[in-house]
Amino acid sequence: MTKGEQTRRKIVEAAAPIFNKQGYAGSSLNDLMEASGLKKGGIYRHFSTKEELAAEAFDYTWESVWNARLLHVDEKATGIEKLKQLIANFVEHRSPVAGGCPILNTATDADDGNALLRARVTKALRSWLSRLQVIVEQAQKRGETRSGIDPKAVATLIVASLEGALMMSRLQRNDEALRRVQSHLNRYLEKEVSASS
Amino acid sequence: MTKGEQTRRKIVEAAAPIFNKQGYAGSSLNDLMEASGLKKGGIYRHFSTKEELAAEAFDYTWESVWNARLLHVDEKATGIEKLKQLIANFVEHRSPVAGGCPILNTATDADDGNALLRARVTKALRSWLSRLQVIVEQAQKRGETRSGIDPKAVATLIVASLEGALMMSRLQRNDEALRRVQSHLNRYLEKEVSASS
DNA sequence: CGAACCTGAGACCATTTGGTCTCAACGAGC
DNA sequence: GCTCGTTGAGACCAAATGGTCTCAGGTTCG
Repeated sequence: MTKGEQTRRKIVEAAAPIFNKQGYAGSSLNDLMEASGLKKGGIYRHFSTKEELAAEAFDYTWESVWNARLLHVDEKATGIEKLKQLIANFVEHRSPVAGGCPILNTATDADDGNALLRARVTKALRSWLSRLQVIVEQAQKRGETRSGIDPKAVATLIVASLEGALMMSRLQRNDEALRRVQSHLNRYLEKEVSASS
Repeated sequence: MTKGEQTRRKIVEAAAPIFNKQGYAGSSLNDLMEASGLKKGGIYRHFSTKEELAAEAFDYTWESVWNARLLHVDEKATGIEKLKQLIANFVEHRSPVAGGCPILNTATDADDGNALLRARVTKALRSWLSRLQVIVEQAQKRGETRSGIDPKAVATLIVASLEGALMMSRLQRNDEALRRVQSHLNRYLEKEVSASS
């Protein structure tokens, strides 16, 4: 990796938590300069606009979060257990990059403007949803689920309630909401989705 | 109402959708001037800082949204029906003020800074939660619910999944997520909360 | 009706914003 | 080790930022 590539990476890593915490408009070039230790000229050698850097920082944050959420998931045998692990990861390993879930943050930040950023979040949300959906579908094929289950609905439900709970927990500065939603989702998966009583 | 009070109100009404859509940092005095039809001097006669105006705009937005969510709720006889009506209102009468739910928006906007705004959202979230909780408690007293129901858990669950679904629906620009969550919540209320089978 | 007060435009301010360009020093490949 | 391309600081820029102050015209009251 050439020195330029290294620097570029360091800028993205430094910028990621700034954008994730403060949003696009709330993050100034000055904040970015301070965090990365570079001056404006240095940053602008690697990125042509603030927006481009923000987009790349989002991708970086999302990748980190994504990896954290997938920890130990493949080790689980059944689909239900995989889902429970994903939920537990969401609740416990909340922020490999400071500021909370980048989907939640960037979606509310960019849903009324900033097409570039919006496109990235949309894609990230799709992959998050589809991962869950595939797990349910595979469980279905293996006969682990009761009949009449809609994989997309299960995925939507999990993502919506986790994201909402995260918003509440971050605002209230405690994990009550996340905890309550986690145990509700676990019960739901066992009682309504799983085939075994 | 004196003329000054009228103007003040008009500024708040004009500022509300701006802040709700663009966030605090993303809304410039210029945007606010354009929306209200006043010049800077005019605005600053009524508010001493942008932050003060944002706080008041949040209160205004929250009040509008709150009223829209409560429509027809008191007409319902049972707690379960009241909750279903609240959910339906959330899904259908989404935005009396453009930009979506002010709790979602302002929480993600202010959770890592801006104490004044954060305090207002926290309060709003508390009242939203407690309203739901009280409905469940009253239903409990009237024997409408099955035993072992935790009113706070039910309230948290409803708020979390609705807010999360709203984020998704706004991002995806369709109401699929909201719809799915609505029907799941309705089934949950009937099957797990309501005493009648 | 008139005095006193209230209102809001407009000019002004320092600071910060995102972004450009030059050039000295540095790194990498031969 | 020398060359040539890469790198990043620093000075620079126009525009926009949040905020102040004055003063002419309007409003509200006795």
